[in-house]
Amino acid sequence: MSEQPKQDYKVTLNLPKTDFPMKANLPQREPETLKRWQDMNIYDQIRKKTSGKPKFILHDGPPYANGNIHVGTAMNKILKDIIVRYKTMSGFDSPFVPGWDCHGQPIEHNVEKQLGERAKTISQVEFRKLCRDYALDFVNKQREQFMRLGVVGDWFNPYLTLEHEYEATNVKVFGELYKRGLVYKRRKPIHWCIEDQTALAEAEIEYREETSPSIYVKFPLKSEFEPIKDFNEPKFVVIWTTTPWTLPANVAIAVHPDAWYVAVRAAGQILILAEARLEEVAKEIGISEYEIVARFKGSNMEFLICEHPLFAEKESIVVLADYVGLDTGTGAVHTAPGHGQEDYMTGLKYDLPAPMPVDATGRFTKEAGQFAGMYIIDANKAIIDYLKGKDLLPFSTEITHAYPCCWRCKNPVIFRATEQWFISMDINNLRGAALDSIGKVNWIPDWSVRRIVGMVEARPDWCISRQRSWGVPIPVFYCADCQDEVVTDETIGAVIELFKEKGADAWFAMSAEEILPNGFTCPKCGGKTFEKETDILDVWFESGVSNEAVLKTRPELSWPADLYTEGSDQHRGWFQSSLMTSVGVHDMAPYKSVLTHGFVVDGEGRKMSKSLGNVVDPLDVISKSGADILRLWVASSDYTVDVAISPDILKHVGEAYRRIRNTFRFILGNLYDFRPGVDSVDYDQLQELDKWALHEATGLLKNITEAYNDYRFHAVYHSVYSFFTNELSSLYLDILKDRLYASAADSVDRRAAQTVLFEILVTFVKALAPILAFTCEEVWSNLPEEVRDVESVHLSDWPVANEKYLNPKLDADWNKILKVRAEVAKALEIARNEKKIGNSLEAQVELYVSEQLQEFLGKYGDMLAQVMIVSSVKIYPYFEAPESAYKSELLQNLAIKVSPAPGAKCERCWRFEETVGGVPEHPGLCARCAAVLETRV
RNA sequence: GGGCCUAUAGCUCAGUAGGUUAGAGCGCACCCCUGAUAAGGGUGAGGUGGCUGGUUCGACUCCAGCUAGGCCCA
Repeated sequence: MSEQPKQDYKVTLNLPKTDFPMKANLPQREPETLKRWQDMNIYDQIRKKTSGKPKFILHDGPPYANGNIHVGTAMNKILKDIIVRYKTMSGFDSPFVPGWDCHGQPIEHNVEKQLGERAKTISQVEFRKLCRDYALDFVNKQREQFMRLGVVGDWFNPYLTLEHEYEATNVKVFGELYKRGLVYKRRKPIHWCIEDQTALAEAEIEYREETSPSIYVKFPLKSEFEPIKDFNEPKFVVIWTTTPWTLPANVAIAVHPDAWYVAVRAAGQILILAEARLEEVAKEIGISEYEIVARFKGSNMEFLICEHPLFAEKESIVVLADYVGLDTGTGAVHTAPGHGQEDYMTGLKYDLPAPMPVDATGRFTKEAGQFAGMYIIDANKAIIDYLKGKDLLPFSTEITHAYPCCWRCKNPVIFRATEQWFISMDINNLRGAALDSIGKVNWIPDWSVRRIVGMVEARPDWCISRQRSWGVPIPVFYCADCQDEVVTDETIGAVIELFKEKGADAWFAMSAEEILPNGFTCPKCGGKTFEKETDILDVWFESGVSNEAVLKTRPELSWPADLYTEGSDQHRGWFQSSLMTSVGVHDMAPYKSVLTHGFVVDGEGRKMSKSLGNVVDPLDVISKSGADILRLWVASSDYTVDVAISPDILKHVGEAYRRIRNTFRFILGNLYDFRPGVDSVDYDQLQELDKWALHEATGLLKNITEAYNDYRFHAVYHSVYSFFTNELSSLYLDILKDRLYASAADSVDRRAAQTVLFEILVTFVKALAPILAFTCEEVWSNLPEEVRDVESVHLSDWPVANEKYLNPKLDADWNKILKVRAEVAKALEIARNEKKIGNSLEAQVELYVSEQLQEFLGKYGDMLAQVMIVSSVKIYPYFEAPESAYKSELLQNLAIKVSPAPGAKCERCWRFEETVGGVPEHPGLCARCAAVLETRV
C-alpha cells in the first residue's frame, strides 16, 4: 500500500518521452532511411539548395569494376562522403560524381576463364561485349554497396571509362601528347606465351618448378685489359646462364661494380670470373691447378669488349649492374636486353640494342644466323653442342628453379622484346614540368609530397601499350606502303568522332579505310591503304584522363579539382597518371589538393589476406551492425597512417555509438513539450550552469569546424565523444535531471534547461551529420516539427558558433566549482563504501575551505547542492574541519565531510529536505514539490 | 635491396619549439542507482613511451642503428 503514493507522484514529474528508440537496429532502419532519401530525391535537392554557391569539387578516383567492395574501398568512399557532406553543409556546391574503371586485364581474364575453350573461337567484338556486361554487372553491385554505406552522389549518372565519350577522350589526350612529341615507340621485353602466342600480364603468370640447363660460357676477350696485358694466353670472360637459347640475343656481360674479380691461368688459358666464385667454379670446370695472375674490381672491367661466342663477327660489351649476384654462377652475367627485365634496364642505361631473334611462335628468325628456324625449346641443345664444338663451354649441368609459366596452358613463358608505346619523361621534359606542378599542389599530409616527388624523379618512361582486347585502342595507323606510323589531327579527329558515336568497339569492327576520312592518304608517301594499331592503352592512362573526360565535360563540375582523395598506393597510380596526362596537355596538375589515406590492416597491423583469415568484409559489418558503425569507425581513426580494423575494434566503436545515440535520445526525450519559438528563454535568464554548457558547446563547435576544414575527422569524433560523455552525460545532463523532471513544466528553470538542450542538440546533430549520416537523420526526424525547416539534416546549414556564448570568466569560475565537485565525488564514494549513503541525494556535504574559496562558493548558495547532486551543501572555514573529514589531495585547504542528509526523503524529487511534510495537503513532499503541484492544479 | 611512412596504457586517440609524478574516453575491477533502464552515476587499477646506442645538466620528444609492420619499387 505504501507504494501507491509514489506512483502518483511519479506521474507529476516531467519524465522524458520520445519515439527515438534506444536500440538502433541500424541494419533494418538504414535501408528505410535510404528509401526516404531516394523518394525525396535528396541529391537533386542538395544541388538545388547549393546552386550558385562556390564550388568544391572532390573528384572520385574510379575503383575497378570487379568484385564486391572491400573495407578499403569502403573507407575511401566514406571519407569522401564525410568531406562532401561537410562542404555541402558549410556553404559549398559540392557535387559528387562517382566513377568506375571498367577496362583492363583482370576483367578480360575473368571473362576468359568463364568462357573456357570457347575463348579461342569468339571474335574480338563479341569478347568485348562480354567484358562490358561483366564490368557493368559489377558497377551495379558496387553502386548498390556504396549507396548502402550512405555515400551521397550522382549514383545513377556516374562516369564509366567504357562510355563512348570517355573512350573518345583517351584518343584526344593521346593525340595531344603525340603532337607534343611525348609519345614514342621502343622495344621492351614482356612476358610472352609461345604456346598461346599472346602477351601475359604479371597476374597471369604462375611460378612452377622447372628444370633448366645451367651452363658456363667463355666469351673471348678482345680488348686489351691492363691487369693482364702481359699474358699471351687466350683470355676469356666466363659467364653463367640458365637460358642458352637467349645467347643469340646477347649484347653484353654484366659484372658487379664493387665485387672483386680475378684472372686465373689454367690449362694454357686465362679465365676471368668473380673471386668469390673461383673455388666453386674451378671445381665444377675441373681445373685443380690454377694461378691467380690478377685481381681487380668489377668496375675496372667496364666497357671491355668480348667476341660473341655464337657469332664471331658480333661483340659483347662488359657493363656494370648492382643486381649481379655472387651466390651462384661466375659473377658475370649474360645480358640480352630483349629477353629480361633487368637486362632491359641495363640496356637502357648503356644504350645497347635489344635484338629479338625470336618470333611470336617461339622460332628463331634469320637474325639468329645458323639457328634460324629452330624452335627455341630445341635450341638449347643445339647451342650447347655448338659451344662445346668451339671449346667455349667449360661446364654444363641442370638445375630446377621456380620459372614463370602461363596461367592457361601451364607452359613456360619467355621474355620477348616487342614494340611498345611510351610516354617519355625527358624528351620534352615532362618530368620537370610534372615536378613543377607538384610544387603548386597542396599535399596532405605533408610527407605525401616527398613520396610523389621521389617517385616522379625516379620513374622510367611510361609504357602505355598493352597487347589486349578490353580497352581503348591506341589510335595509330600504319601506311601499308611505307610502314610509317600515321597520327595527324585528321586521323585523331576521325577516331574521336567514331568513338563518340560508336564507341571503341568500332575500331575492332571496322577497317582502317572505313575509319579514316574518304580519300585519306599517307602524309609521307601518299599511300592509300593502312593498317590499324592492335595494341590498346594501359588502363592507368584511361583513369588518368578522368579529369579531362569528367571535370571538363560535366557542367556541374570544374577543372582542376579541389581535391583528390585516395590511398597511398595512388602516388604511383592515379595521382601520377592523372598528373602526367594533365601536365602533358595543360601544363598543370588536375588537382589543387591531394589527400592521402593509409591502408586498412588488421588489429595487429598486418595486411588483410584470406590466408591470414583476418579479412573484415564491410558488407558483413553493414548487415550485422549498420553502415553508421563503419562510418564511425572511419571517423574515429587517424587515416593518415594505416587504419586497423578487427571485430574487437568494431565492438568498441559500437559501444561508443550507443553512448552518442543515448545522449541524443535523452535530450530528445526531454524536449517532448518544448516549442522553441514559444518556450525559449533569453540568454540573460539562463542559469550560470546553462551558460557554462553553452560556452563549452560553442568552444567545441569552433574546434570541430576547424578540424573538419583540416580533414581531421578523428579529432572531431574524439572531442565530440568526450564532450558527450564528460560535459553532458556525467555532468550537465545528470545535474539537469532534477530541474527537468521536478520543476513545473513551464517554469523558467526548466525552459532554460530545455533551451540549452535544444541548442546543443541541433548543433551537434548537424555537426555529426557528415559522419553519422543515418543516425543524425533519425534524430532530425524526431525534432519538434517547427524547427525542421528542412526535410533532412543533410539539407541544413552548418551551425555557426555564437560568439556571445563564449565566456572565459564563467569558464574559469566553473572550472573551480567542478574541481571541488570532483573532490566531493571522491568523498561521497568513501561514504558509499562505508554504507553511509547510497544515492548521492542521501548525503549532505560539509565543505571546509579557505576563506577565499568560502567567499567564492558562498555566492552559489543552493546551486552547489544541485551541482553536486546532493541534498545540501554547507560551507565552513577550513580550520573547523573535523578529523574524520576527507582531505583533498589535489586542492589545498579543502576538507569534505559527508553525512546522511537531515530531513526526510521527498517522495517526488527524492531529495532529503527538512521541509518535507511542511504542506499538509502533501505530507510526503518537500516545499518545492508541494508548490509545483499547487501550480499544476 | 631501395624510397616514403608508422610504432605512447587491452582499444581508439591527446600531448611535448626537450624540463616537475605521460593525459582522455572506452574496456576492465569494485560500488551506487533503478524516474536515460538491453540505460545512468561514482571510484579505482592499468604505460620499461617497439628495442639499442648517442647528443644533452635533462629525451617519449633530437640523431644513428636495429626490430616489427604498411605502401610503392627492384
